[in-house]
Amino acid sequence: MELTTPEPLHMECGRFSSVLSSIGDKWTVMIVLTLTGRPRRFNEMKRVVGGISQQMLARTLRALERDGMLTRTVHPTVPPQVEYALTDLSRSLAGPIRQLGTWAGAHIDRIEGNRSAFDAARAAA
Amino acid sequence: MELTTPEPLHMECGRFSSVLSSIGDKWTVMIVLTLTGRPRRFNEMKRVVGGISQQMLARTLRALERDGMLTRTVHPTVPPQVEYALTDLSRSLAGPIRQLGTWAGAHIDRIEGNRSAFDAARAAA
DNA sequence: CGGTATCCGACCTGATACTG
DNA sequence: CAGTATCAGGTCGGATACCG
Repeated sequence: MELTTPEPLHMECGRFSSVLSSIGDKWTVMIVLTLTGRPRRFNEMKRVVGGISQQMLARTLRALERDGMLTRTVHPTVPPQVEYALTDLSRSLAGPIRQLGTWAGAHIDRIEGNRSAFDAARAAA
Repeated sequence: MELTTPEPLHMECGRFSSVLSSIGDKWTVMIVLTLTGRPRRFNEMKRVVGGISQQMLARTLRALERDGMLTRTVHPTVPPQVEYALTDLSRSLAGPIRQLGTWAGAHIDRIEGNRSAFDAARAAA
């Protein structure tokens, strides 16, 4: 047991993995970003996000709602209207997400270059 | 096209998705955390991480190496020794990751509570 | 020791069709 | 409009066996 790299880090990691995998999945961050500024309705989001299937949008929204990351408000009109909006919880995530986005923006070119170089080296071998 | 939520955000998101999904996958963050402080050898990491299969460790290490997030150094000894170490790139990611970890630590209890409440409500219905 | 190859089940994702 | 149901393909992740 190394005191310099204590085990608790890994235990935390285990607890946090569900949060990290949410952030890492294909649509979550994009959907949350789409809701910054103002609430959106289902098909409105489908159009704005672009490329997402109806099912994946429904699933992702349900998962976020379950986590308390957004609210689902049904307006009993005809045709039915359902609005999705961010919560305090998801808004508090904006800061860390932005940090990550900034990092990605600063390093994505390098990363893609690294990938190309790695693949080229492998192809040569 | 809304000027309040400009499209470029989504285009960035598309470019960054490969980075986000790396962070979100099951083992990447844990492996990177394991390497903070000092380099590690293959089976050493397998023991420390715990629960990871040999194949997934190899795959994840290869993906990280491809991105330039770690170096792979082979010492031509018998038996062979291979050391993995962080790079400047992966070390620069430590800050944003820590932010995210802090956020997760602060809110994980609430999130898990939300999930339980949501599931209970669904089960009742 | 440090991998790669193969197989397999589970899950993720999308397309399509259908419902209130 | 806002979903759910069903099916099909692909990917993820682990177990096992084998190689240098």
